[in-house]
Amino acid sequence: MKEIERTMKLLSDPTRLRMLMLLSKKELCVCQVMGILGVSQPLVSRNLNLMSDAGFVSERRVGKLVFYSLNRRMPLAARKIIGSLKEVLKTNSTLAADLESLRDCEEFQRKTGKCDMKTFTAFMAKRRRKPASQ
Amino acid sequence: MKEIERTMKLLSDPTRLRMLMLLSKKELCVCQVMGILGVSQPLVSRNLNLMSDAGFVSERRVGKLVFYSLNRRMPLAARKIIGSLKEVLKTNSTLAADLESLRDCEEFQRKTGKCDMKTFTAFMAKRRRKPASQ
DNA sequence: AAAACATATTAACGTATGGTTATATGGTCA
DNA sequence: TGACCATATAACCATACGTTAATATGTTTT
Repeated sequence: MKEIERTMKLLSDPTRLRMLMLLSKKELCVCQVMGILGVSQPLVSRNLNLMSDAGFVSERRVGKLVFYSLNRRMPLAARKIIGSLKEVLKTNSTLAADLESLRDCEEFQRKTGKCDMKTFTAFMAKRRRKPASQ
Repeated sequence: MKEIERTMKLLSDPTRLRMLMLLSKKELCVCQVMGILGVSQPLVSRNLNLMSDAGFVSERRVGKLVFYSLNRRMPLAARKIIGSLKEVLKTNSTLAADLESLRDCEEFQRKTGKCDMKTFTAFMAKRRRKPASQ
């Protein structure tokens, strides 16, 4: 009961939900997530660590970058509930916008070659102010 | 996003989860729920109202009793997530004990004929102190 | 009507939680 | 080595949440 409560609590936060849905598409590093969601670095780091402790995501260090992805050994309960959440959020507009930002992010990295946090977050912030082409 | 957050938050509380699982078995009045779960009346009432506002449960007044049951017009998101929760909690020991108490409750009512809160909660409290025949 | 009972509501309190700012850790490259 | 970059951790604040105790509402019964 305690375990399910923890799971549900972790899945009750929009920031964490958005991260999970992003990671279900693609492995991402902390700076990519903060750029895409437009939130602060400690917030991303802290929430990713919470989800890592719960076994939702797993981490992998590459140089100074730390990449997070959905944990393939995710607890069964979490797997099932996240599964229905994914269904439920299929048409969610916030998440659609996040996926759009994810594409922008990939394009940016293809052009510039690297994941430079400073210029990247600035680029994404600009994209956010001028809501691109939609 | 706001709506899903609300749904998940409501489903993050053990008391509410236990109530939902009980109601998924049988329509119950407030005093039955408090007897079965062994929690206070305002706690039951408040949490049932929260879930009623969210469309999880519906209420029906019969004299001075108010019966709650799963809302057949439950929002789709809630329906799906509660569905997986039900699966996940299938083997949960707390819930198993609650169902046992539910049976005790039904038996008690069959014998005494009515839903008298005072004697009922006393009866269930005793059942709880002396964990019946298991 | 009054009394008894079932439920709802309110206020109050302690605790947990999300978020920010500031700082520390750890890695890379000059 | 030192400067720089990415991530983690700590301290802190405001807000939200669960619970209880006290009280109110509404129903039935006498």
